[in-house]
Amino acid sequence: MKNCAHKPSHQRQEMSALTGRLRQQSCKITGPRAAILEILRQHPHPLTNKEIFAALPKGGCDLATIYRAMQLLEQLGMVKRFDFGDGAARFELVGEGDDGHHHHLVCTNCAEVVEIGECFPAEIENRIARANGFKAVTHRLEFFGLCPGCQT
Amino acid sequence: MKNCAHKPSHQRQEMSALTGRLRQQSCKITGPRAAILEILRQHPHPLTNKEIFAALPKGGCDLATIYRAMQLLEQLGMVKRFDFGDGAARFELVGEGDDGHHHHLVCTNCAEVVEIGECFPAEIENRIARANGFKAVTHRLEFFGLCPGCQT
DNA sequence: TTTCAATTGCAAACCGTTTGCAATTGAGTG
DNA sequence: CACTCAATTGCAAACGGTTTGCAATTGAAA
Repeated sequence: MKNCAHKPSHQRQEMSALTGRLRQQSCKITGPRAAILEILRQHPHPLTNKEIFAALPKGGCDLATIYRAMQLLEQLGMVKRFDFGDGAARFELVGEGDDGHHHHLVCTNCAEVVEIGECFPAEIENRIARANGFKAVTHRLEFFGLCPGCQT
Repeated sequence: MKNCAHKPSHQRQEMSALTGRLRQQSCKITGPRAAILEILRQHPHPLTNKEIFAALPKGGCDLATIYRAMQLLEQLGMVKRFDFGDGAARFELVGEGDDGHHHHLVCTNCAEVVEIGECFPAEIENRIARANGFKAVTHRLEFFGLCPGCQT
């Protein structure tokens, strides 16, 4: 099922591959963009814009630039947006060809994030789509709980 | 599975039952609160605070009052908060004893909302929790697609 | 090196949500 | 039924994440 294919983001992509994908879309490889990609490359878990901002080497770039970069990268499919329900968008680098669809298990106490391999069963999703006459149905699914370290 | 029990919110609760639950918690039945509950009672689908505000009879109440009321109702378990990823919280009345856990299928074009009976399989959730040592695991799940009327 | 569209920084604007505070009000009490 | 006081409200200001207008800067193609 295409929805469920997902090679873990841990397998870092080459920087050249990333800039190559940008160049293909006739987008400039600017200092800020390279720095942002580098940070995403180094982090296996979704990051907020502010976290990226904080991780930027000294003399980084404006926060607005990060917002604009993430919008661009999302449109190009190079980054996937996640929503943990705390009001801040999070982004994770997506492998070429991959659609980045996957889920997380988040500790409600310390915010630790675990990447989850399981996905919502496609047959059930299809049944739901069919039963309601909807097309192009996807889903957003995240798990929340207490991580081992946060259970009193 | 407790997670999956859900009597459709369509079965309207009596106003007296609602005010009773408030009174039990020594909360005042004020004009704004009664009006808000009445609106929730009449709507089978999750509403944003602004939508509630707009639906209020003339001379309604302040938007801030609605935000405060929804916080209160959520704490008392009388209302369930949903997040469709558009940055605005939505609320649905919850039956007494019910935890309100359920999901929706939302049209990405016209925002039509269908309540979904299916839930994420409990056994899979349990396996995920166990595999990662997490406790008290729940999930947030919503479906998105094109409703029959919005498919070109 | 020149050139020009793409990109950035900055500041202001936006939007949903929260909050401080003084004025109002619901619901027990006498 | 009037009284009292904590609970609640309205209002305006503050907030946090995100977007945007604009003039200055910068990649990359020629």
